[in-house]
Amino acid sequence: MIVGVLVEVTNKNVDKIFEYTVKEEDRLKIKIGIRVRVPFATRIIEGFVLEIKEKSTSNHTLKTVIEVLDEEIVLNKELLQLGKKMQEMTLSSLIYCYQAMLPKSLKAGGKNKASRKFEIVFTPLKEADDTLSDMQKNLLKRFEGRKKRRSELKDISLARLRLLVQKGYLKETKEEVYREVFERGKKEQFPLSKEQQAVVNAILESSKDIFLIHGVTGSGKTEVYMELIEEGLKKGKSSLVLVPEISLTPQMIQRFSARFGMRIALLHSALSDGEKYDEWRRIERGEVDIVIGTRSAIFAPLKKIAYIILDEEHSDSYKQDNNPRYDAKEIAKIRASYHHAKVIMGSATPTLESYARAKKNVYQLLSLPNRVGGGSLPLVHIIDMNQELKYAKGHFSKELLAALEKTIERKEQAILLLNRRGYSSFVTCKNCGYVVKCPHCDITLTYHKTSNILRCHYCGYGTSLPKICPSCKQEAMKDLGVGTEKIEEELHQYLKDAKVLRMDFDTTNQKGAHEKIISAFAKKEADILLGTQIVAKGLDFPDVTMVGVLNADTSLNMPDFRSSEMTFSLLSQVSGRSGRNKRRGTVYLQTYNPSHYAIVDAKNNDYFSFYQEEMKNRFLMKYPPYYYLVSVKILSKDEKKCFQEALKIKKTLEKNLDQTILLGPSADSVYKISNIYRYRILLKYKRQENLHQILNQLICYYAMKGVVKIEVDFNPVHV
DNA sequence: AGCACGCCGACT
DNA sequence: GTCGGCGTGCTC
Repeated sequence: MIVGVLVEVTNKNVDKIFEYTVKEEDRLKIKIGIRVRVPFATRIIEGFVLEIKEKSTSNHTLKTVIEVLDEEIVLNKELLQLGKKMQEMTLSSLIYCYQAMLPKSLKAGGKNKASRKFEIVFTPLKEADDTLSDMQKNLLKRFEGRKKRRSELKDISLARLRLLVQKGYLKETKEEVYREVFERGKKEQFPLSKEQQAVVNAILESSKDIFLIHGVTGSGKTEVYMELIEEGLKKGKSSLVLVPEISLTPQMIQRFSARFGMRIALLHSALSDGEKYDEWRRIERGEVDIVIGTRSAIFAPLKKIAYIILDEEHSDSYKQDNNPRYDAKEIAKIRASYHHAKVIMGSATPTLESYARAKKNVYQLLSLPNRVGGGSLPLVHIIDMNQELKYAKGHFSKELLAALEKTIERKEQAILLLNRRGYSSFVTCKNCGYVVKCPHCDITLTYHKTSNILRCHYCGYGTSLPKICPSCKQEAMKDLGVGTEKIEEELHQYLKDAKVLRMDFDTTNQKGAHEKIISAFAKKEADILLGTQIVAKGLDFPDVTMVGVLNADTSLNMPDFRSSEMTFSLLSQVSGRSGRNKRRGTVYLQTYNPSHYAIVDAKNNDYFSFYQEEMKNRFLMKYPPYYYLVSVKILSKDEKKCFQEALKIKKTLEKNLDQTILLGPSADSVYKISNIYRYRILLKYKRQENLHQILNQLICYYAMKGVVKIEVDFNPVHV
């Protein structure tokens, strides 16, 4: 018996199958998709068995498998197939693709092996009879003929239980148990609204297999998902639900567990390795019907899937930004076609790519334009900071301060967002809000402090920092950037009695800190919740009637073709936090660009208007969804070599790709990371037959030569 | 990716 | 005289 093994070594040149012989006593244990330990050059490593055959196809003298590591299959047929497709899509190595699908303890070479948890279990063997005391009879009654864990019989001493074991009434065994990863919510189920029911019906009746639900915040998308899942369950099928960041959606998990009980598994980064392993095993053994998780949960080994749901479809967390750079949305489509399942994507602010596909009827577009219970959307005020500048106190316009004061007087709560995306790297005029842009790319120039130069990260265009604003001729050019600490200080200064809770990266670092802040705010221990992006996401506080955004512009000025989209999405989301109850909420947006369409359309809650305007720009600038993008990064310790090699790569690409626009090489948005210089070439194309082949050649060439490292990212989310 | 083999500088 | 620098080459 010969086995073909894919080893855990992550180099493109070793990313192939190596053959080994198998010891007589191991042969029965060998299955495709399990892990084995093998000798490899001078060391011992692990790998996945991908082939079993009788004769070797190589002319090497084969070594022998040292040990079989699994009894149960780790990579099933579907995952094995999926990994290969992933490899083709991402040009990552196959071993990377397989490793990305598995929880740490099931990866090849994963440090902490099978972290199983065992517990003593008692199984009743026969009925109680009169030889037993009343006490013992009652104890046996509690079993109701079923086995019980030790932890379920905490009030009984072990000695007492073991006495019954001795007498032959109970059997004592050790069994693998699962760790509990969440608590059940209270049972509640709301009847669907007419709108929600219409969406459900449309999906059930449609012959399409990908759907986009465009639903405003609070329109009850979750209820729609649950209804569909229920429908799937009736046919004996399971469902997969992806969410951007699970720690932000405890309410959602509670609602799911309340409705569907314990046959739910949770997969997200906050779980321990042991917990992840347990959840994965439960799924694999068919003990759950519903999986809720973040990006990598897309690989959950469910057997018969009816629905794959991607909530908050616009979230950039669905794209992995390190090797393998896969997109969970694309994986969802592949898995869906394998299972004949339907993909449901939902968002209040869909990505332009998805919405455009829905418009073209590639996806079926469905909408939930109203809030459930008829709650009205908040009233949004745009505050023009150009006008306010003279009256503003610190970063607060007087209008925003007045609104905060009134909110606190009414004993209601407010959320304040400090938009920190694009922090400090761009230069703006303090007087008129003018921002220096690249003449070729419609992208904000990035300020490089060290060289005192403004540079475009797309095409490499550079210019010196103007002293005088080209727009208003004032000497007021400044780089922007404020922290939440500073804002908190200002709040204490201007609103002396206000109780403020701060939530940002610094205060939520520790495990559970995030939940603590949220629950404190929910208990009304503070009047104002101040934070970064994090406060915009999926939180429901009934007493929040006001939301303020201190700087709506920072994300707008990011050097990223998605900056308008991100701004619109963020402002729409944070606005949705206000007035979730009966009282109508108000929102204040402070901006230096009061007439920018991303801001105006967010104020009017007009997604379609935003979509149309943004599509015009994407068309003009040749960005998605009109063009596909590939980012090729060139990394090297040697600054000169990095650039030279980047030029060489560009020439090679130019020669081979006839239908692709090539931009760069230009310095990457972070030019140097831990002493490694980075250049980037951006590819734009509509169709290019040999693209994958050419790029793969490039990757293999540099994996061998090693003068520079290259990273290829298909459809990068941020450029 | 590791790890060994291999050929040139400053030290107990 | 050696210890060790990291270039390059291989891994069934």
